[in-house]
Amino acid sequence: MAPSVGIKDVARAAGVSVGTVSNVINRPETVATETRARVQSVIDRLGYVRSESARQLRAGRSRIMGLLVLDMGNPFFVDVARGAERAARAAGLGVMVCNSAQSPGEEAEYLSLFAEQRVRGVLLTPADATGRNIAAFRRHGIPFVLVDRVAEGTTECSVSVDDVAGGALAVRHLVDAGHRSLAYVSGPPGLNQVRDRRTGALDALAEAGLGPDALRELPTERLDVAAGRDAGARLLGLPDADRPTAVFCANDLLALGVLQAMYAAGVNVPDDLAIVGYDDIEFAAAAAVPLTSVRQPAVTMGALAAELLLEETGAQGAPTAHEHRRVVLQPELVVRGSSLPAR
Amino acid sequence: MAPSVGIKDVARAAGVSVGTVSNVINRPETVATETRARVQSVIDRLGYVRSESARQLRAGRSRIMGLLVLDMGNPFFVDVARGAERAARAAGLGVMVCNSAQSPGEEAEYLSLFAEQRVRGVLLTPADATGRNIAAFRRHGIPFVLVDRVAEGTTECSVSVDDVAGGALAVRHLVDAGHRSLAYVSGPPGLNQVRDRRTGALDALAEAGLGPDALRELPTERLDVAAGRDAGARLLGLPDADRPTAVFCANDLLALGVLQAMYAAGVNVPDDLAIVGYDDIEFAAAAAVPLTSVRQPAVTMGALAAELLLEETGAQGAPTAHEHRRVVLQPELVVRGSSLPAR
DNA sequence: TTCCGGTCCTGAATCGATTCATATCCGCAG
DNA sequence: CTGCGGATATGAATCGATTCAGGACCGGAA
Repeated sequence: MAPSVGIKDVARAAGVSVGTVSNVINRPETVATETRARVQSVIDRLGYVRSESARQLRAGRSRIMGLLVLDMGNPFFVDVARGAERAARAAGLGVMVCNSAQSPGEEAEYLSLFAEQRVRGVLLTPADATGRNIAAFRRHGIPFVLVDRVAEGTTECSVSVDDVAGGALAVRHLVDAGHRSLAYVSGPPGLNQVRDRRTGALDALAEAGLGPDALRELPTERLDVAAGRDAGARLLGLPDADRPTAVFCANDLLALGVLQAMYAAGVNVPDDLAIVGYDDIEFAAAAAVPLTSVRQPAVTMGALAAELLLEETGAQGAPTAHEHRRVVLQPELVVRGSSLPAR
Repeated sequence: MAPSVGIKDVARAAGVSVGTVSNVINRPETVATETRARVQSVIDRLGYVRSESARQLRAGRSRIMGLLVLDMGNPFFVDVARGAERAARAAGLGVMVCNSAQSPGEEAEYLSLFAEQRVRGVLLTPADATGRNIAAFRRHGIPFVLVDRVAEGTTECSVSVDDVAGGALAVRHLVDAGHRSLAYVSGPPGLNQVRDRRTGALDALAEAGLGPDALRELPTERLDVAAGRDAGARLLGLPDADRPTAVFCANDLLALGVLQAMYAAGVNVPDDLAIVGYDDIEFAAAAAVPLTSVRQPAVTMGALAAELLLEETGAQGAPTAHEHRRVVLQPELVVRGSSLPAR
């Protein structure tokens, strides 16, 4: 347990004032070469590390950015984090990644943790549909950017992907392949993404002259693999005549679950059932029947969100003029084996 | 931009001293009921949030624990993080998760970030085989616990899984199923885990009277799905007579890659090639040919490591007597479709 | 009345780095 | 010789919360 060495210890050992040591660290050009070298060598010898808390206390704000995601078990969010981290570090900031696990309670806790840390800003994928947490957080005056969700009004920035377009892409592809009876494994109703993707799906059906009856909706409790298996079982339980020939899943985890259920039951994918997922996580391509999926530019989203935040808080210190923006990215369909038209 | 309200503002507005406000927050029982209520209501009204940096500065250490992992894209580490976070939060600490991406350079950067933050302690899966980063970090006197790696000597705690036993489990299973010609997709040579698992594999072969020749080693650059696909392609390139009937992969990502390559080439798993992975990540069970895998108790490891750290730093403040420990957990074989004995 | 033991509250010192007004020194121009 | 600008270095004030020695007040006992 090294008795932590502070700037004063360095100053004393180098025979200079604390101000000079500080200058060596932060504005080396203002210090005479010789002095600088001497101080630097003392710093190295003593193993001095400056205290972020003291620094922050003086500066009034920290050099970390908070990132609060819905589910760290979902590779999609891992990619978002990767993108955000890259952008933040380019600006010399660290990222503190937290997982609300879709629970408004956890979300609230982490937001106040961020507030206590006087975090520079927050990237947030909201878990609380009521927006109460967000409203409470706004009071702190800490800027934030919504990720994977469109901001209402112009109160803050957001980066999202056009979910309606994504849903349409998926279903148009299936309809083009000849499918007329589809299912939508949707996840928890009430999530915006889930709703928008359905809207897009229905649009695509309408284009083809099909009504909403062509899309059987299968909601699930959660957005994970187990829920997908469950939905697969429900599909298998349908009488043959009634069973859809294609499924669109609100996310790849669900799709993988459905795929697994089909495999276990000996149903051929894609011949007996075509499957399209959403997100295009790495494991989608790696599944033994590679999954057709709607790709979201997750890394880009994270990076873009971080950059918007940096723009707002002023990367270098002085906040620049900033107008809140809502960036909407376009998804892209990646066709793989799970939906290739039956020969 | 709310002009940040401090404890002094609260004190003034409530007509008490700063000391009293601090007491209301930290030792409510020492404040008269009426005063406490008044102060509390002012706190709520002004939206006061205490500044962690000031708090830390005074306390000398922060309430955060650092966690530095090798690859956030690997669900195994996501589980470790989950476990660590649970344990840390039970003790009122936050966790700052960082990703060294197996780069010693990044590792060094994050370690000094942790040092600057005066983090309470660090959980570390080392990326730098030379141990230079660790040696440098030790100077700061910040306690740390090695995760997924055995500490040498008794300089610190570690939590790991018996990789030799794990390798033996996997290969014994394959030998029992009648396989006599195996391959080991090993990842980057030089990683301890990779070596230990091979040792175990050879042990199991020896038990069955087979020599090292029965295990063809296929090293790869990285430990991810793409590397696995690559190794799969190399396997497929072998002349039929020479081709192993079973593969053991150093991790599930590799195994999924191999599986995918086999699927693409029309090779039947497990009849033509049995596959066993390592880690038992969620996607292993979700693969269309569910993957036999050696399960590591990832969540437990994370939680245990965090608890060891808390014990060492003294959860409540006063560091308790602490003896460094090396905990070694046992892996467990989970048999699934990818290795079920051919009929 | 005086003194005592509580209860409740005050206010100054403290943590470590940054910042800035001020001091010192040197060389050179006037 | 004086004065001035530039280059360096100093050290006190500051950030916000915590802590603790001590003060104010009250009721009851002697």
